Amino acid sequence: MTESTRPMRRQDIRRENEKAILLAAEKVFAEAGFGGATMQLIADLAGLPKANLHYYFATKEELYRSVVQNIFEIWLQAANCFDAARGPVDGISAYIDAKMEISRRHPDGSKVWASEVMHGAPVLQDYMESTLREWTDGRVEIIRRWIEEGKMDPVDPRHLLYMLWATTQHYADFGHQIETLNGGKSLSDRQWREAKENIKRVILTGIGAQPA
Amino acid sequence: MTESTRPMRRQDIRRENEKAILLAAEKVFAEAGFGGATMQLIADLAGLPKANLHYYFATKEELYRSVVQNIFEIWLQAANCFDAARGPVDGISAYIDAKMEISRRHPDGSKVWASEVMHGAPVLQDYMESTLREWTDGRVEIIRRWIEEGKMDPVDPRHLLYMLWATTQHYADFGHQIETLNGGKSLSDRQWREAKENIKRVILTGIGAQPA
DNA sequence: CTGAAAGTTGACCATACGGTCAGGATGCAA
DNA sequence: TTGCATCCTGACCGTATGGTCAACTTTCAG
Repeated sequence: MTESTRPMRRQDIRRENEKAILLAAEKVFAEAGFGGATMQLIADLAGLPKANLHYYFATKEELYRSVVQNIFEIWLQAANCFDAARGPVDGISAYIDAKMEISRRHPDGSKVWASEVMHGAPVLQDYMESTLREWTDGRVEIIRRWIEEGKMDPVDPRHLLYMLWATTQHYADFGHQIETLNGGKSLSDRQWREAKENIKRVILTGIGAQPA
Repeated sequence: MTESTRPMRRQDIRRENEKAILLAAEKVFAEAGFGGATMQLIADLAGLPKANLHYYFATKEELYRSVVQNIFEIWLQAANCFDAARGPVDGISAYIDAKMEISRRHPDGSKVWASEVMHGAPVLQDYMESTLREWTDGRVEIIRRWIEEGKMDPVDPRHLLYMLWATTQHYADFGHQIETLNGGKSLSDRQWREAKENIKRVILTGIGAQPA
């Protein structure tokens, strides 16, 4: 993996190895789940001996925790789109774009996150009860304001958020199914664009934020 | 589990035990994933010795396969709502109702299915390429006809189906997250009704099948 | 240059898990 | 009642896996 012949600085070594391990781990956890993933597989994929993994991450749980926390960060960053916006059309459009981009570029991360939640969030329960809840409450408030200002129909903000999460993440989590139904081929640039446009159109029209 | 003192007929014994095992397995697979599930746990939950499990299901894979096939059956049954309908409002409403009912009553099944797809459908690949594809193509054709007949806007049928799957299944697969954001309480009857109504409203309005 | 700190790794260990099996218990047809 | 097929299960086995460790190499501050 890191095959430069010349010597590396300590700092770089650490950063590069951790990065390689986290990347490999994300993939393996996504493909096999926590229980099905093995440290050996992750090590092989990262191009390191297994013992070296345990030097950087003492236990499988610790490694998994790091992976999931990373994903949660990305997840939250996409959220900022929401705040800057002036109305639902801008805000929700931008959010859908951001989330779809994540689904396309980080499908493994999305899967690990889905898996974590499906199994009852054993690692991230505290984050969900604090950070996620705060973020959600904030967005609910924004949507409520949009409704009050007559910028969209009175749709339940929470269920709207769930709908946004569901539709966008579906393209990562169920990517294999979509691919199969697409003749075994992954979606093309055009199809991804169509997907985004469809989602935006249906939802923005559906909440009365734009005319049919 | 099956604690009647009086003797059982052979047929009944087999049926009851298989049922208990499949139920327990569905739960454990949903909670722990295939890799994280253990035959011992399933056996305990079913109230049987582990060796007895292997009498009915030779291997873990075989048991898993049975569970997933069962789920796929239920999945397909909900599909029939679609066919009887005269137009998108009836058809999609009924389908959303059916899928939401599954999400509420069989969340474990939904999770196992999600897990199976996320991991690349190692068991159900052939089903997806045959049965699921045929079903989908059929529904795409129905939706296309509705569009031709002017009963809804020209929305891409496939992406519409994905949206329906995503939004409804989300309430099962991400039930834990929804519950957490609901103050740690599972959704009430009323909240489930609201969820359904919101989804129907946004989608049916969004595709131009009903006025805003 | 030197020594301590950081990084590397093959060999090893304990355990948990999927699966087997032999022998006993039970239902049932004749 | 008898004999057979089905059902049941404790004890056992081989393997895979997470994790440890001690010896080794490399980096780098002073």
